[in-house]
Amino acid sequence: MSPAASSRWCPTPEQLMILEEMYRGGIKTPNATQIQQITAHLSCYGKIEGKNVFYWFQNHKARDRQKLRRKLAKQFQQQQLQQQQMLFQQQNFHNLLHRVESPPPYSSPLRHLSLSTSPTIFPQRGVLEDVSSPYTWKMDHYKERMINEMERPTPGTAGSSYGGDWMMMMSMMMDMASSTSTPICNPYDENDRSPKTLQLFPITSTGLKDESTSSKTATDFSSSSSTI
Amino acid sequence: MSPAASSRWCPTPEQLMILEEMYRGGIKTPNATQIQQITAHLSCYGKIEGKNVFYWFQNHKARDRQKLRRKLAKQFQQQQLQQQQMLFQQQNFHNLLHRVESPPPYSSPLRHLSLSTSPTIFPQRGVLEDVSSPYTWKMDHYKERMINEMERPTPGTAGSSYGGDWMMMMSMMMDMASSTSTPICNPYDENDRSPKTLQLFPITSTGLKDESTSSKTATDFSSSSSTI
DNA sequence: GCAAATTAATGATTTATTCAAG
DNA sequence: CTTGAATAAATCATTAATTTGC
Repeated sequence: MSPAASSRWCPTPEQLMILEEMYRGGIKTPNATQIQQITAHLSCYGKIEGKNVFYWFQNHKARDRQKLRRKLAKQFQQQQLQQQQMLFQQQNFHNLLHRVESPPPYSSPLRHLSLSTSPTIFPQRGVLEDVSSPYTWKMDHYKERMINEMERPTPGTAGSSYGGDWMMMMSMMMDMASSTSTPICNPYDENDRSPKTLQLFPITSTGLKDESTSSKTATDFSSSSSTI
Repeated sequence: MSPAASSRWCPTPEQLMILEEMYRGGIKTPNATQIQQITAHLSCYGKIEGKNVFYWFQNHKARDRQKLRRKLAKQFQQQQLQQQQMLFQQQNFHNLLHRVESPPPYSSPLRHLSLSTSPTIFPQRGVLEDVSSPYTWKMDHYKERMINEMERPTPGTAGSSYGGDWMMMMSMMMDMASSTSTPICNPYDENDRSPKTLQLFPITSTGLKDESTSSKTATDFSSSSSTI
């Protein structure tokens, strides 16, 4: 078997160190020129080609993201569990207090919870990873208009609290108008329109029917359209 | 120029990851409670409101359905094609058996598809063992990218230094670009990728490589040309 | 200790997605 | 709406670590 040339590149420790250094230093997706230079430099420490450098950065970045994603997912699951537990407790407490047989549809035991956790300012954007792609999407104009027009005819109803029903209405609306929209992010797009829609969503209140059981994919808007 | 005040929500990568994680995890149409919880949690990673979460799930579900539809359609077409193919084969076989002189009334409408022209399939992956060109690796994204970036030199660092194997790669790219892959069965083929396609015409001869070393449990009928 | 067997890491390819130009 | 460029995600395949039975 001869030199048994290995079929794939195996980075030397020096090469690895340098690559990681560069990655930590901010180089996540080197362009052709950078790849050339890096390759040239690393070739001092062992056999290497441009494609190796290219692949290395690709893989490293991807696996970084993967790790981060897993961590966040786990974290989130935990938090969700905690919240549900709290919710459950709270609900029991409430029922005990009022001896309610059937819980009122619009009570919002969660309100203080979500409010207390919400006002965090955008943190650690740069810390976790360099963000290569800021995805945005834009709400379909048609849908938006529909939403706005939905609000107008019913001034008295949606007035205050409980988003319990706006979501249902929205769902139905969306389902009917299931057409998709063109993505296209334009940051300088209409400012004028948003305020109107904003009114529609009173975030301060949460509608919630106590059901709150875990995920179900189906049409759960069967029940209380109750609204108002 | 205040950077802020974009009229739309722009999800941070963390938010996006978590949302997708949850979607994959089964949450397709979160109810009000879930939306509130999700919103609360995601607000740790950036500005966000309930409506954003709501819209996100709506859009994501819609586009998922869309995608699924397309895929199914394609799949169906493929299946139908295969059935026709089989039918054709059967018919040929029948004709052969009975030594029918008269040409079949219809010639396969599929003959242009190279499905019927695949007596041998070229793996084009793996060892490749080519003696001719020093380093071969398929025209891939790396090369494409290199080519692109060569044409419009990247700003900043001048591409002054280092030729090294760069020249070699370039020449190789040129070679591959000029004289495309040898087989040339069908210019539109491009996805003959042998291992995945189920073989209507069993290749019989390939599929065995010495590969004695290091066997994984994987079903390895890929790789390695081995000439027939 | 030490190979064969398993498992984990990671290099290399392929496939799917996203954005935007035509 | 279609298409191309860019690239992220998923997958394949090989090498290194490690476990395991002797």
